[in-house]
Amino acid sequence: MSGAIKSWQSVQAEVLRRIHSREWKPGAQIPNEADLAAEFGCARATVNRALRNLAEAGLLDRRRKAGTRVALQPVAKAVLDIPVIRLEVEGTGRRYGYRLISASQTPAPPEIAAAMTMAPDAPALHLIALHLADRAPYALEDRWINLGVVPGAAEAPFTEISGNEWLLANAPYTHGEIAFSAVMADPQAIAALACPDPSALFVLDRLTWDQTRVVTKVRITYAPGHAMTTVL
Amino acid sequence: MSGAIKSWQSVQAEVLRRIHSREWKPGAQIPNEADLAAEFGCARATVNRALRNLAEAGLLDRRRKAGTRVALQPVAKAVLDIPVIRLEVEGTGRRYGYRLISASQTPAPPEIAAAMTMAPDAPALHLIALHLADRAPYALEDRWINLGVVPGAAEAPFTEISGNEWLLANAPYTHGEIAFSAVMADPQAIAALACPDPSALFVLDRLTWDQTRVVTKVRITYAPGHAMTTVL
DNA sequence: CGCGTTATTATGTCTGCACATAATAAACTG
DNA sequence: CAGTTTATTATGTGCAGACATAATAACGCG
Repeated sequence: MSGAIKSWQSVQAEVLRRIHSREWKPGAQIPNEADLAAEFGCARATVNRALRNLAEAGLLDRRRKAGTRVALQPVAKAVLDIPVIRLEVEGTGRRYGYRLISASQTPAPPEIAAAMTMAPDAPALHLIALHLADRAPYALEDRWINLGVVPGAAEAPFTEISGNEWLLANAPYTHGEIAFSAVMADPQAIAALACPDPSALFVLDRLTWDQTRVVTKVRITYAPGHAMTTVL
Repeated sequence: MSGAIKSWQSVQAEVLRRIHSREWKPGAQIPNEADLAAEFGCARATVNRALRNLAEAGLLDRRRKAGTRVALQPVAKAVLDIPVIRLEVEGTGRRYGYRLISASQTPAPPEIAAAMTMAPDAPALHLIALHLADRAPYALEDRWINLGVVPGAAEAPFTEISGNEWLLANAPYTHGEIAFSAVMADPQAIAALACPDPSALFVLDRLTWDQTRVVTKVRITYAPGHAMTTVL
């Protein structure tokens, strides 16, 4: 015999093999945890760990009493890591640069205030900054910070550090929303990113909450050609 | 006392509370599992499950011997569910439509064959189809299928069913790559999606593998205004 | 026969214990 | 004192057993 199946990773690998080889077909019910544990010669908890992991990945459907079956339409779950832009740039071996374009403390215009669910005249900080990779424009950041939630931001050194990094270190948050889309480059983006006039740009919009209040709203507009990739 | 902390969910909730309240600051080391288990009055395995979960979510950094600390820059992990387009449309309450524009069995052009790591003269099936939502163009699908891997695709009824759904049911795969980006609409997209001439479109490129061979390569070009969203 | 009640079953989780493993700190040695 | 070896420590994992929970199947009764 080659190797016993005792670790949860090896159980997972064997189950995956049976799914990929269609030994267990989509929609089919697989043996229960106790039987698999007996077959593999390991504890039920070990099988449970493996199957739970695969269920979280969307490859199995599990229900109490009903048992475990191979997912019919494995919903592809693309897990995108969205790091701080500085790390994103440095991760590709390029040198990171940052330049604050403007910072102004004004009440947010109505549509921004509405999106951030704050009073129209509430104090807010508007930052526009450029991120560089090897001195070339990498992404344009347009950020609104809710000063009612993060008053300290008014005195933060945004000429030196990006809004994202300062907020991460200084403002707690509980959850957020992210949206990706494509837009035509507007004049400001064309100027800042030095891109040809009709350009399609990849943008990321993010809204960050602390409990029930919006901390910050940001739009990152990437230079032409940017792509977000992931494996699944 | 109100409630003991015995379930891994409640341990996780309490740890989350301490992180959000900054009782445990970013970068700070937190007590080890044994101590937390003693404090909460539960088993170490329970604490382990909670902390492991939070580490997977990117909120904690854990290293053997070094201990557990609150993540300094929690890498936001955006989990995007990429369903079958039909389900994506029907999920928004609209009626789904599908129209095959062209299907041709030809050797893939060099750049496509290279991307799919197949011989330049290997048989391939090229599908172009349009997905509709309430009769309006929703997304344009441009797909290459490797007939060496999925010979049955040559006879599949792609006038009725989309490549994605047929392949899901009939072709096994082990993993894939996904990339999102923004492109200027080309003449074909402008015609098919009925969009204004200079348009920025959101595109999804996907390469699907079975073990070491590429099953299919597809580009989905979404109609203007499309966004992918997620919470984190 | 229809319907509410009661087993039965598979997964979900907790416990206490043991040992494995990785990473660091301490001890040692030439 | 640099470099290597040896403890020490916190997390990672496995096991056996127990009970909890949800969902289904079987049963019983009017």
